[in-house]
Amino acid sequence: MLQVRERRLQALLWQRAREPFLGAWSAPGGYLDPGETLERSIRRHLAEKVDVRELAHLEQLETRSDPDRNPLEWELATTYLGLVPADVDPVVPEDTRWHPVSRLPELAFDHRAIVLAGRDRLRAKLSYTNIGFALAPPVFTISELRELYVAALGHEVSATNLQRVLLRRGELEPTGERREPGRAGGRPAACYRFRSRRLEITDQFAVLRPPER
Amino acid sequence: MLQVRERRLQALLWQRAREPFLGAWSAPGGYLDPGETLERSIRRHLAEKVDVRELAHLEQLETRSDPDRNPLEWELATTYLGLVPADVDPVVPEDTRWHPVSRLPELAFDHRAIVLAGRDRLRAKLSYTNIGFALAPPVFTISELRELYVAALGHEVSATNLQRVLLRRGELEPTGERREPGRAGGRPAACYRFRSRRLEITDQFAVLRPPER
DNA sequence: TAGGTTTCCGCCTGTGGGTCGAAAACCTCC
DNA sequence: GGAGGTTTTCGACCCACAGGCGGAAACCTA
Repeated sequence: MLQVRERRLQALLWQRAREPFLGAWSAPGGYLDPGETLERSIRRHLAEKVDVRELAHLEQLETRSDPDRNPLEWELATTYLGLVPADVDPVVPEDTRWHPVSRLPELAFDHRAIVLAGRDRLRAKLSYTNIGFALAPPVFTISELRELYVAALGHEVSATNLQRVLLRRGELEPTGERREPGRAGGRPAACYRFRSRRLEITDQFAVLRPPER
Repeated sequence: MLQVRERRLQALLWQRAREPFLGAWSAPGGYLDPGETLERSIRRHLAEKVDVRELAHLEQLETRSDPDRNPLEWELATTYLGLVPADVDPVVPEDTRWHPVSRLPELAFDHRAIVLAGRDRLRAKLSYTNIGFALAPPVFTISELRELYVAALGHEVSATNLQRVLLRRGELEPTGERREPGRAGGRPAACYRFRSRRLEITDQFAVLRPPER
């Protein structure tokens, strides 16, 4: 479960209350109930930590089956990537906290690899899908969106290019509103929103694309 | 398990010998043994059908958990995409046969969706990885490679662009050999091979890429 | 040698992202 | 009410690269 907080990409972690890895930080999750869907299960376990209605996007990553991943017993884990928009601040229990992905503590099991895999999936999809909607509030300025992209991608992003690329793709549409300038003044920024808040793929990336017509 | 055969992308299917879906075509697979890795399990089950040394690539797709996917009992399935180069013709048992993905028979369970998901993953990765190596024989001409891409992608591909794109990316290297022209004559074609036979990702597709330094 | 076939290669073009700088629109302070 | 500072926006230019085309190259048969 990832969110951009304080200009950094952060992961929601909680401290284990049982062996193995008692006291170690770990990603939220839990066991599957009989007859239950994987997505339903992950939502159920997340609901113990946060209000799942604040989850803007949830997608399956991969199923990990290394027999050594749990030192006590053989178990499989199907991992998911969840994204929370930057404008909400979910209430979380005492044992749960956000950690910058760039500075993770020691994590239980293979959870470090899992969190990093989630970050990488997010970074890749920012390039060829509209997944930014899951990081962004409903309405935002280009500068604000740029900050989110910088935090998630880990490198600078040109506001000019970001605006042009997302507009050309049709991902963004202006709301017509303007944002009041801050203390220092400056031109008031135009507000935008994502046209769709469901995952859509930009097909433009098909190199060797079919001949026109 | 997919292969380009007779200029078409085909899937290896076998006829079920048990209920449910007795007699229906289905993708190869089977149950996981305790303590076993998923990849090891899929290789073990594939080995019952073909020589797994002929498998050039194997990657996990997704884990499906819809409780209705099996009418008899609740079970999960982790699906894989396997690719066989076009130059081998594995010996297969009596109940097993290749079927064009574009004309699949009725399939057991959700196997139709699984096969199509594999095809889609392959198509996507042909654009931004060197996954073509898993479809192609060790040495080939550009025309031969073009046929494989056409079969897998389902649309025309320009040989000029294919050659230029793959050479520029460094995926391909010339072997120096030439292919004897056929009956009708024609200029002898240069032979190429993939520089690497392991999956590598072309990073060029990172839109909003980091600024050049 | 003429005509056919297949492959190869260079040229041109269009698209779209990277970069830069100037204009626009606001502020505060003198 | 200017001057100067700040932030956003927009246009202009560049360049890399894929798509498309046509001709040259290299082979065949008749």
